[in-house]
Amino acid sequence: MAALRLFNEAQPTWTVSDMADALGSPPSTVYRTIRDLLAEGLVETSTDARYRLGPAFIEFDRLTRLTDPLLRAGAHVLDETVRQAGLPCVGLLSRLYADEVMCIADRASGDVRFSPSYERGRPMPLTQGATSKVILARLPARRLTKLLAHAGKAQDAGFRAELATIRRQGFLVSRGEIDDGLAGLAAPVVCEEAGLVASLSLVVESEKLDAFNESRLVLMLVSAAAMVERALQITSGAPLLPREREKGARKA
Amino acid sequence: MAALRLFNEAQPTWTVSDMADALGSPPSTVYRTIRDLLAEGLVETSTDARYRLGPAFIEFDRLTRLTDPLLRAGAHVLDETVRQAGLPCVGLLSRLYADEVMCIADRASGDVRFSPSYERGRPMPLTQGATSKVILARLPARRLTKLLAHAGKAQDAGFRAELATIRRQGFLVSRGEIDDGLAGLAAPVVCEEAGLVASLSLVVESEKLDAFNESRLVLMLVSAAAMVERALQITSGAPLLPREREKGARKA
DNA sequence: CATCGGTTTCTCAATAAACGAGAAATAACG
DNA sequence: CGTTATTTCTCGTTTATTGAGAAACCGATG
Repeated sequence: MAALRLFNEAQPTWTVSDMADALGSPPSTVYRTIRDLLAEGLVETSTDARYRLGPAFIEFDRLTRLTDPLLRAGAHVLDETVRQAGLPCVGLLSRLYADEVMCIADRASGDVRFSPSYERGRPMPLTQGATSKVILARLPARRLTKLLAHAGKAQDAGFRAELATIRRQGFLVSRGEIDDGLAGLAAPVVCEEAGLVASLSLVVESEKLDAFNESRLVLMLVSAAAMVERALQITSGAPLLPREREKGARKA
Repeated sequence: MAALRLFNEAQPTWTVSDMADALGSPPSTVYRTIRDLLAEGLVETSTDARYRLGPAFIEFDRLTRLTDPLLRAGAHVLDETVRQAGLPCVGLLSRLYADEVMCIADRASGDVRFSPSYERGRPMPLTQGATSKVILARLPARRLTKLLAHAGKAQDAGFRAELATIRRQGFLVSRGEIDDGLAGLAAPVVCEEAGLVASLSLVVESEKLDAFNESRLVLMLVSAAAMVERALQITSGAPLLPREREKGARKA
């Protein structure tokens, strides 16, 4: 697995000796590892004695696409949101991934001329951008503290106050926080039953986002996020309804 | 890895005890395995003490998308082909994967009402469908013999004759071989320098495929496939130009 | 066609890490 | 708060991974 993590955007192909250097293992060991990974389809041979990531990931990705509850619940809503936005935009479904945020679905309207940094499968920083912040704002306190410690923002009281505001507001609009000239609008998608904190967001050109469009799109997003939450409860619903009832009873 | 292969379309979530039964390992070992896979993001917890495939695959899939030479060379051509087809269709880029064929990119025109069995990341049988057969037809003899042995068609002289015909023809049209009511049109994409045998194909409704459309689409596909081949040679080109020149010299 | 440099596989003994059974801890549930 | 189910931990044993080097296998070259 350490070997697989070597492959990245900047260096997508590796020779065995380079991997050996990077991993601090002798070539014979690396050759054995590569042989096993080849057999699994996790890497494949490139040209010039180099190797690259293999097609097994495409296969597993398809299974993820077919079975991930957030994707199943949200893909259709995402499509509709982008369609009804009425201006060039990219819609995103994102979630926590280790101590980062990762987009798991992106849908562009037909007329987009830009491509936002957030894209399917790309880990993004936790503490920047509307997409990430609305997720942070809805995280359970314990989890949040741990993550902020990792991000070096544990002591940043101002940031925690900002998150509290976002949480109360129920959405967030940010401009130029990730990409110059682009704005992000995001609403949280939370399903406690599934232990899931995610977000539904739109990326548009800042200059096209006047006050009217902003409030219109925020309304759209918030209700779309609510639809995804409802779909999630139905999907993972049957065994969880009793718990819901219990909760209501506790409140009463 | 054996644990990861348990997760499939039919059973996307597993409990530890079910995995232990399936793998023939004691629960304590499986728990350890799951713990490591969790840390890597290869699996994640679902509800009810179940686990499912994790988001790491989405991350690796993105890297594959960005770096796979066939995708880089062919994605744009695939888009154009679907756009210019002029009737509802799904375009596919496919390649060998172990002893099967896997689609690595699918693009649907805006007006499709069907969804073909071939889709991104889904392994398909080697010996059925235009998409697969044009690949087989262009495989090096040694490789082909080995694969046919696996598929139980080693002795099938008729099948080998069919492949020879396809190879000579340079394309293939099949109707209803995979999905009822759908037809496949495929052209091979071969790049010896990259050790790559793939195919570019279109899936359309059989009834919409009259003689005129058929010959028109075949022409489109064959020239599009040639464009992908050229793009592949340029991509993996710099270190290979001398070899090309040598080849020409040998012919002369 | 033999040779050469580079790449990959193989051999084998030493080592370390995975294994399995069961206990302990933790979390879920009524 | 007790009970069950789930997960982690402990610890000897055993097995499989490790690394160094030799051997085999390419493809390129003269």
